[in-house]
Amino acid sequence: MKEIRVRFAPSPTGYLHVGGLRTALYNYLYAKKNNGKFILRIEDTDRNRYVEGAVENLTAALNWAGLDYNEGPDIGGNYGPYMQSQRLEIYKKHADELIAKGEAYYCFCSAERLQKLREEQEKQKLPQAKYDKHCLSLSKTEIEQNLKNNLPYVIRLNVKPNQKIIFDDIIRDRVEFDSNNVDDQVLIKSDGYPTYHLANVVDDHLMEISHVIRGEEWLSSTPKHVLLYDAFKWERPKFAHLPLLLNPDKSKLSKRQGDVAVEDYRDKGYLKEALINFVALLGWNAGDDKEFYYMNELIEKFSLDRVNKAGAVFDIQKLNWLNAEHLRKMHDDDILKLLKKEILNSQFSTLNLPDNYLFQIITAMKERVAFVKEFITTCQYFYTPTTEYEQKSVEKNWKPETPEHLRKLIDEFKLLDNPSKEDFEHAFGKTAEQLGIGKGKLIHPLRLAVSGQSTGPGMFDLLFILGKDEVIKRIEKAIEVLG
RNA sequence: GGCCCCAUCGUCUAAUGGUUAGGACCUCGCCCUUUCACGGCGGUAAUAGGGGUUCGAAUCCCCUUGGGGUCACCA
Repeated sequence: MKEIRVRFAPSPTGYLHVGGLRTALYNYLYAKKNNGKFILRIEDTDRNRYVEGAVENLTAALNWAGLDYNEGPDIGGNYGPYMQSQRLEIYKKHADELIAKGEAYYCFCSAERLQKLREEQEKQKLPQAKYDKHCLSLSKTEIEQNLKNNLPYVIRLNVKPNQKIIFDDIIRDRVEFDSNNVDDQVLIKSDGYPTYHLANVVDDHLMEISHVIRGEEWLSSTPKHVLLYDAFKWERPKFAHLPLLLNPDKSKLSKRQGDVAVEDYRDKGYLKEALINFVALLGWNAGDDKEFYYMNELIEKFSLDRVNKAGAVFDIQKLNWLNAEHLRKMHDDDILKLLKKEILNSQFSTLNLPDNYLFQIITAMKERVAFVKEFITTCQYFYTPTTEYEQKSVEKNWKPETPEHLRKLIDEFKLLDNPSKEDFEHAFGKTAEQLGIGKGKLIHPLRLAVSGQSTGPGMFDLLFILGKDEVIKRIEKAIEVLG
């Protein structure tokens, strides 16, 4: 059996689009599942779109997500180079070959003529603007003369009329086009660079790509590619056109309606495990009810014939849920590493808290957060003494007799020696009993005094983590401030 | 507008001729818990419409409607 070789072929726009991430992921999963190769190729054939550092951003994002490729611009491989801008001679040579075969031709038409042509066709209400094959009828000597005079030219695909163009798609089955609707696509631009259509076909063939797995936006230009494979007499790869990722309004996922770069999600604190899991489920499922996946499970379960046909709305709420799920199931050691990074980027960067203390925060808060940074933001009282007290809780829980009650509690706590969680609990229970009040009357003011908040981890976990001295200090402070 | 693709709860989806149309997110209610979460239980909510084919259609066919993609010397 032929080796499975798939590729992710983005243009270097400066960032990795989440739709691109999904496409890359499906390619990756398919390769891994079938012991194949996953290749990164950069489609940088548009000189006007050159973006500084774009390739580095792309590879960094792919690496972050864990989508390792077997061949690519930065790591090489046997089918390089993997930057299309470095393969110009290859495309030229193949374009010449097509010209020799009559499958392509030189076109010297100016932009002005093309513009005029388009306007005229529009005026005539023609269903579709198309090049009129004007230059196809140029004589050999005319062409040579033009070339000798250094007239700018492009090379166009010579599409024969009245042909059915049929190809099979793994996801959409059989798709059929009429060649009358296919324009004589430019293959080589006047700057000598190829267009996407030529470059991707030539490269996919030369790189022995077995499956072209890409977004549905390419479906309508696939006839051009098929025509090229046929013109070269090359075997066509298998095609799989993935459904699009959609905005909430069902249009193609775009920048205007929210974050679209995987870097954005990374920077917002989404776990790569969650993003991968989420994006994998946008257009694919294993046929069961499982929703929580790690990468290795995705590899094991993935198949192209269970990919959906219809577009999928990118639902941030479900992503958030998955992020929380992945965070909860993550090992504390791994959370610790991430948390330390977050602390370094926070107002507490100079704190230098011991691992042991951070582990306790993680344990206490794990069920209560969805993002790593929330181990800081939702419980700042673990990092700095409380100075502000939630107004609503003060009104509800801070009664005139509260300071007296808390003073009694301080006295009890003072008697404790290196107290455990249970010691705190006993002392607390004893105090409530001696005061002749319900525990609820005491527990809410205590939480307020110690954390400034009305919500948080279990009361005695909180006391234990903070420690006796700190707890007493904070209660005294609260009595002083709230009176 | 031409061409192409698509159509199950608000969203992601399962059910590939026979199910009370299932699950998840969201949302609501209850339980657990003297906080908040987690967790558990339950509720609301879908086969776009119309024709066929069939004993039987979410599922196959046709039409309509709706949505999307694409029509560059961008990818």
